[in-house]
Amino acid sequence: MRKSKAEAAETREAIVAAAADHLRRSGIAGSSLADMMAAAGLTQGGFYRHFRDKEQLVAEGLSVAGAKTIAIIRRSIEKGGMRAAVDSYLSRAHREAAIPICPFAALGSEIARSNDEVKAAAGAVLEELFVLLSNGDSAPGARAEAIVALCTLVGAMTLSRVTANTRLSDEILKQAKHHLHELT
Amino acid sequence: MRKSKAEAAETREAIVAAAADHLRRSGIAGSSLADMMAAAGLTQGGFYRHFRDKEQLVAEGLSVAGAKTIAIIRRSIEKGGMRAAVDSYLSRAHREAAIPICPFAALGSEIARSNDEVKAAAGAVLEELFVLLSNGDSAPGARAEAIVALCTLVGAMTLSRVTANTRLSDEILKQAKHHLHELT
DNA sequence: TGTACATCAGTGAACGCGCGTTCACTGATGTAC
DNA sequence: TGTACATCAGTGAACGCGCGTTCACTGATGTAC
Repeated sequence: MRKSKAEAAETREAIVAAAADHLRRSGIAGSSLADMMAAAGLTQGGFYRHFRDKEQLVAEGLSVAGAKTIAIIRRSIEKGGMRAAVDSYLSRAHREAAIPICPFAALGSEIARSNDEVKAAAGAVLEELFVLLSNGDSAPGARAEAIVALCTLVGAMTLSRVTANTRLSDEILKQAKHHLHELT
Repeated sequence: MRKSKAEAAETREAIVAAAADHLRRSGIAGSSLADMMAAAGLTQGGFYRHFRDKEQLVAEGLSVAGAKTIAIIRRSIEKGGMRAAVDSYLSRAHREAAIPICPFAALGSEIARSNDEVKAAAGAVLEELFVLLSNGDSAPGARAEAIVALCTLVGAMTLSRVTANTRLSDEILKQAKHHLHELT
């Protein structure tokens, strides 16, 4: 049953990709190794050929999820500028998505309670997001605006998901969108 | 061993109070019934004399935690206005607190994945917070500002906790504080 | 290049553990007369 | 008001279950000669 090195590397990537999705859908505590391995088409026994423990997979899954998110937001900015990116992030589609685009809206409070390995992965994603949102402008003002904008985006999506299916939920999205449009 | 009705009511309140703290410290998945009952000085077996299931306790614990938060913020506003409330919410003390003041920063993404009972309790707290932050002013503009401000507060505290112990974490608090001070 | 052997990716079952929930039991409280 | 009995708050042990992790095993891959 041994697989070639190339195949093993592909398997590893498939597990991380499955984790990136599963984590955003079900959270860290809600994502069992057996579930994530099954989502990658494997059985749980092989997990430890690739990872030290669950937290290593969570950290790597977060990095991959973050990279996906960054790519999506970048494309959105290229097409329609910051306004389009804000509209897409704060859309009802994002709020209702089984797999939210943004790992911070999906997992934020769980990451905060995780170990340093997981937090470091999340921190690296955040830093990239700030650079992306300041549009490559390294002036302190641009960076400050990017940081505040992401706080508002993540907070709005989190609170909108907390109140899903209520009038308040739509109101939160609407006001946050309006506010962020005015800033830029 | 039977207790009087009054004693039983006190016991129930003690369990909910213990849950309000435990949930903010360890999250929903990380708070076992046995732990929360022990924190209230009881054994787990008696739990079902007071609650239908874990989710009912989570919902009630959230309501109580939210009421505490609201009281703290209200006092802060009375003493030093919105500026003092923002400074206190976005302080390092709040970020490092074992029991964060704010249940949304501590539990936001877990609440979003919970059932309607839990979400409804969280929604009621949110609505009260919006009223408090708009300072009783029912003009649409005041409410809109309150909503956006809370999104920024919750997002900033969540992201600051995600990156705890890094320069970025302090930077997030600082920029969000600066931004919110300018708005008012 | 061919052969013999070591390696190891992946399987499937098992491990101990903690979870939410249930239950028999105790004995003080509440109630009916 | 006093007595007899039903109720039920709380205990402590048990339940089945799913979790992260370990392990013996299989057989194709990789390697040494």
